[in-house]
Amino acid sequence: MKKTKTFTNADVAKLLRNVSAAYQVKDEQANRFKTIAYDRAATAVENATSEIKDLWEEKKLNTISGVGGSIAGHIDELFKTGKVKHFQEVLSGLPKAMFEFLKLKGIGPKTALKLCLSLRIKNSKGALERLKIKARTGQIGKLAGFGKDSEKSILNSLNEYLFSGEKEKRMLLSYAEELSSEILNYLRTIKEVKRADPLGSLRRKCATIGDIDIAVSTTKPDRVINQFIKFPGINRVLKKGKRGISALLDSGKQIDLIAHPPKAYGSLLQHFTGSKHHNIHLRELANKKGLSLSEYGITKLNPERTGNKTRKQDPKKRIAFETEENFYHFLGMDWIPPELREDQGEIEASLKHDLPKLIQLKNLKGDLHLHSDFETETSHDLGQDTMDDFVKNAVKVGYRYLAFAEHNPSRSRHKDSDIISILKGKKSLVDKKKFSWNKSFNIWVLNALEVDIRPDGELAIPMKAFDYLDFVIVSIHSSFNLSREEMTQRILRGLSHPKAKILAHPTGRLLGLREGYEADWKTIFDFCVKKEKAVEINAYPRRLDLPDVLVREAAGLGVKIVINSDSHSLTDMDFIKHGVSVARKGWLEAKNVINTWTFTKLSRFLQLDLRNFSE
DNA sequence: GCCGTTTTCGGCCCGACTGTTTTCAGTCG
Repeated sequence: MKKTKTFTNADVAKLLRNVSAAYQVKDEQANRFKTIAYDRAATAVENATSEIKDLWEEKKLNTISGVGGSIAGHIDELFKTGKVKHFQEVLSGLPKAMFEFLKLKGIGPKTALKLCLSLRIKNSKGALERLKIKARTGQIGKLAGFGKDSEKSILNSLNEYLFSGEKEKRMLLSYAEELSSEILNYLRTIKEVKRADPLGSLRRKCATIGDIDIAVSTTKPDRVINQFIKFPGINRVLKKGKRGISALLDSGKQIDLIAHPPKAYGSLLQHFTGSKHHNIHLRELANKKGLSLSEYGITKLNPERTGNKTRKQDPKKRIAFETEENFYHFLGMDWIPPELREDQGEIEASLKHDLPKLIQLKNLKGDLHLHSDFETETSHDLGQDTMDDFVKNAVKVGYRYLAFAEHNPSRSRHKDSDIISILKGKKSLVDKKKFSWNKSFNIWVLNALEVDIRPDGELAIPMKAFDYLDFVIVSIHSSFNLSREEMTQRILRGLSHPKAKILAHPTGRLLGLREGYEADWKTIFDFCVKKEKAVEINAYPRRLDLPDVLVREAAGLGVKIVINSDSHSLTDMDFIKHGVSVARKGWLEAKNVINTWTFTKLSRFLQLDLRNFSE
């Protein structure tokens, strides 16, 4: 019996990327397009919304755009036998160390191979350490095609990689937004700056951000760049050009600034907002119409071709775009909200004028997951502010309802009767105040609870306790390492109580700290539709859970979503905007989200006992 | 090797920067 090794999406992507690199160094001209194809397939697998193993089992590998018959066949072989004969042939004759060197910034396939051959480093084990010794002893600078500067930059990349490890340290969206708004505010004080906007993954509201990219509209780029250098917190300048600058902050975060003339600012925004795949798709489409796109605008291509070279462009014929809207309109498309620009069907939808009308922050009428300082004697975190303060803050941001959902009392320290008495106490407090809150502020306050789903699927409060709650939120806070099947059953059982109406932070992921657990989401989502359960987008910056790709899948099946802040203090309530970003990335409209509904409609969904809301 | 709003054949994004080069290759976003 052969041992069965499972391959994650990341494993398969890495393999495909190595094959791409191998093709590139073996015979670049002959393999030019295979290189691109394998690289694209790698990215597609990396970004796939499903586990590649599941797709393989369901014989649906070809649903990934970029994976065709040939590569699908190779992946099939990989899962069946643990290796791919064709890949081994392509990789044969190349030193394994080459693929280690590819992990370094600034080193591509050609450079990696050259280093291996001229330094006689073959094996992958210890390759990076050996490279470091060669760099430190000045042996790289002497090689043909390398100099002192490239030796230094290789050493820098090595130190960066060996120090920080494989995982790139990415910022949370909330942190990146705060940092960028400081920089944007600073830039806007500069006289020559007409506009300044975030770019890249930050503008697309990805859950985590690598570098902070910023666009500036100006006719005097040199002056803006020189002023920008004075921004407090800049540690050193990485590179500087006529139209842009990259700098490292004291915190180690990198800022890339690009200055552009106002008359072409729209094309700049479009180009650097990306994503890379959105842009490639868009430009291929434009090429077919005889147009060429760039950050400077749109150029008409000359119809005649010159050999296999690309068609010549005449820069004088370039049309500049002051706004992004005009850029997209010129291509016969609707403007695409940045959050959607991931090449996941938004281009096709835009051409058909069929983009979703995305939910906005102002559509929210309430927050259903708040932790007040009411002492539930929980083993989890207690909130830090009073119910009164939460209500006042909710009124201030325009909410019409909210729900207090503190953690359940700890099971180990309480008997069933203790738990019931604590919840009785909470109910009587809310009951005492909710009518006066409603009269004074026109807001309804719901008495809920966030209840642990225990490993066997049982909820962590006695049955009798449900009588003292309007509804409950269920979630997982322990035993994350169950099998996919066990986890699925656990969640389904947890959700099956009639008062369990919301599944909170469904995957349990903590960005940068912990992967989400595996579960059969399709089965869970189907259950939620059938039994009218809502799935939460938890807006806490380190969670942003459900992730956007699953949000889109859930809503596509008809699941209702709720966007909650999971606030433990008043200031946390502001996090809700990040939840809205996730919803928008998941293509949600307001109607998909239950806390955009009126209280009447919401109360039907939550199956509230309306006798509790009339005096 | 992949793909289809002119296509199942004939294409495959675009430009900047760096470092090593005297005119360009490699890498990146």
